[in-house]
Amino acid sequence: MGSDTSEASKVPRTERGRRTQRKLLDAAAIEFGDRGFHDASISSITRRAGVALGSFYTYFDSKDAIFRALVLDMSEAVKVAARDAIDDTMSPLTIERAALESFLRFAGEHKEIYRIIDEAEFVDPESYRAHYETIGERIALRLEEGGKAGELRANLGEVEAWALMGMNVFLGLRYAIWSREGDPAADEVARIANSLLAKGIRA
Amino acid sequence: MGSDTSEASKVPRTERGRRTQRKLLDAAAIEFGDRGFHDASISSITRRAGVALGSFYTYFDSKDAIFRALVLDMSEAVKVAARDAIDDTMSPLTIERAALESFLRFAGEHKEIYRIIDEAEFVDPESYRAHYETIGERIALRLEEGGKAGELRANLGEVEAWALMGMNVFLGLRYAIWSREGDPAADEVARIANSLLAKGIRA
Amino acid sequence: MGSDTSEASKVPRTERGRRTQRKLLDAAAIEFGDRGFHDASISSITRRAGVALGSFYTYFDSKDAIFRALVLDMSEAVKVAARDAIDDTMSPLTIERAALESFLRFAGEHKEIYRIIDEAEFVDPESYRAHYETIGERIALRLEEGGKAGELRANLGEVEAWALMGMNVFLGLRYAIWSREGDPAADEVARIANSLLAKGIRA
Amino acid sequence: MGSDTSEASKVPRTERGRRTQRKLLDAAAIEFGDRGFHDASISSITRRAGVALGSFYTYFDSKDAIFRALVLDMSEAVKVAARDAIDDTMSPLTIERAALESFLRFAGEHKEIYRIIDEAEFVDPESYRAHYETIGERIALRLEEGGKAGELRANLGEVEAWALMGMNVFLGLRYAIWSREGDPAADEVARIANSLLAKGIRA
DNA sequence: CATGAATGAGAGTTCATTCAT
DNA sequence: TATGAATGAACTCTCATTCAT
Repeated sequence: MGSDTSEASKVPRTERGRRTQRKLLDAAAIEFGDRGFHDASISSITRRAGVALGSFYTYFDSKDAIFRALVLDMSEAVKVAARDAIDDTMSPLTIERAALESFLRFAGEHKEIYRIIDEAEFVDPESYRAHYETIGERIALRLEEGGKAGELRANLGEVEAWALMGMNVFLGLRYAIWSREGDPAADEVARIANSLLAKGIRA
Repeated sequence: MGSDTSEASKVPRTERGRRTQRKLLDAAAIEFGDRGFHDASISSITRRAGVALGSFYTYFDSKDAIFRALVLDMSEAVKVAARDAIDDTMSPLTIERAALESFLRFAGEHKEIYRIIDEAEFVDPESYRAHYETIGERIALRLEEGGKAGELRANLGEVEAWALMGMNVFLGLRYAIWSREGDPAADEVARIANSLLAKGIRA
Repeated sequence: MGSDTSEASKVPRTERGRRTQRKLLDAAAIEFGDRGFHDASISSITRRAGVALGSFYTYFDSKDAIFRALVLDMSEAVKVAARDAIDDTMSPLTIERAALESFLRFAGEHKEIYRIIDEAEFVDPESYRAHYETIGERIALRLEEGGKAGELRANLGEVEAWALMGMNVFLGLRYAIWSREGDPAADEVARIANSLLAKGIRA
Repeated sequence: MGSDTSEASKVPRTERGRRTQRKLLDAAAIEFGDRGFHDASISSITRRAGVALGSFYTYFDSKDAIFRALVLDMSEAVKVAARDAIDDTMSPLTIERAALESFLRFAGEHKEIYRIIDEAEFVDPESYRAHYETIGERIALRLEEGGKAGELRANLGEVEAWALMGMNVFLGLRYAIWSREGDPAADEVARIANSLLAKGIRA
């Protein structure tokens, strides 16, 4: 999925080792997604990965470490998906719409990610906070640029960035994770949200 | 704090029993807030409450049960705080501002609540989902009424409600839970968010 | 059921007390029969009896004590049933047949008794052993008398008595407790066993 | 002792594992024999076996599971001992005598087995019933064959089989488990019982 | 690098018994 | 005599981590 997990994991020296580490990471994504961090067990991860229990510690220092590696891996994947959906010629509002739509699609296809990143709040508060602060800053930057370009209001700042991020996250929760029969599709949700964002709700 | 915890707990038959149950609930709020659900322990809760370990099971069937009772208790408390901040003479937008401001103050004063309700996602997904769906519906209702009254756009629905809820939750996260030196105060955050809500971000 | 439980239980001073004690004993018979000694709980017994938990200790010193009282109570009941089935004019072999038949009927109607007396082996080995030794002696006595009367062989002793008791107990197990569709009735089983007893199995 | 415990236990993958599992089984036989199922504790079993508490769960799923494994193991052992005592050239009555004598000796040497199998009635009623039904069927078969061979009465069936089994079990209880100073030896008990079996007690 | 057995601290939970009312 | 809350020792079971092979 993502690529750089070096901070939280040990670096394999052989190709075979690299494959084993990847198998563990993939198995962990499923296990954590299915059962949550605390109910997940190392032995179940290694079972899913088809490797011996002891091998786990060849590649990760602890249960926390593989979780952290996974959060990094997935944060990266979300970021990449968002980047791919956006291009420089779009207007600021269009960018926000495209970003939300891509996020909704991504979350719908990888529901376990949502769960994992969200649980990070309790497992590894540092990385959880870092995750949202990074995103918040990126949004704030986009809003500022939009202001400079004259297409958005000029005084937008951190408050608006967090508000926008919260909107997106909760729309993901409602329409991607808890989706129901008859819900509007991702593009429709994104369109409505974008309209709220553009002109507010006042009559 | 709140009052009705009957579904998740056993009903004491004497006044003394009622006091003991209350002590356990209060101790649990602190324990869960401090260490999170999984790191919290029953024995630590009873120690904080000053009762014997076994007494816990006189009032709650399990660790899950007291957590559930607590979520109910606190959901109720948040609801009451919001209700008290609002009155019928307010305009729809003013209501939203007041609600957000009251939420920010409440969350700032009871940070542990945020943590507990949020962790419910992993401990008791049912009640977590129920919590947000209930709030989402209430907001949708307010938006609809505002539309009928002619002060808000007429076609607002569930998408806008969830977007608004997400805004509020994340502003609470950033400015009540993760507040920093130099941050704008609750009323200022509420004012800015309300402005975004009213007229959007377009120039 | 039986009557004298004085050795294992406290003596109530009032009529009301006597009724409460009886309720506890009856409830205990059901509880022990249903769940066995170790899975039975005092609180379940008091619940069945409709009295408060604490009242239990007004009438019995411990869980063991009520069990012992119950074994006495039931031993007595079995003895009485056997005595009623027999009369002095019967021949020794007829007596054995009548005793077995009455035991099979009794056990079929009070399956829980079998379970309770049998579990006594593990709960209160003393009384278990005493139970069977008493019965063994009584049988030995009957065999001896039959020998003196010239109707049975003259040299019958303890070995034959225990053999006969084992026969009876296992026929009770098989045809009263584990009875199946199509099994011979109590009188038929008693008839066959009596024939074995009378003339053996040799051709 | 016996050999096949596969249904109730996990299969070790190494020789070392096999040894540890055996140590646990042996320790459990002593512990259950000494204190009975409910008073036995896993920690005491592992202490006796000289392994860590947690290792228990590498080989058995629960306290019930090791008990079940043990009952299988011992049922098997009793069966083997009986088989070894018998040979095809014996007459039907001689076979019964030899079987009883071998059982008395076996029970005298492994008193804990009697206790364990008997307690199975309460711990694992299924296997208890299966144990006696299997033996009952085997005896019924032998009686039938003896009838065909013309040495026993022709109409012997299940009732006689259970009667015979009960005789043997109770003689084991009295003369192997509860043996006393001055009791007749195993061969003498078997001789007397065989005589009762052969020709009954009628004068 | 891989394997799987071994470890043991620590958790939740039960329940016989006591005690204050 | 009756009540039910309070007690705490004791239990089974889990699982992250270590280690010998």
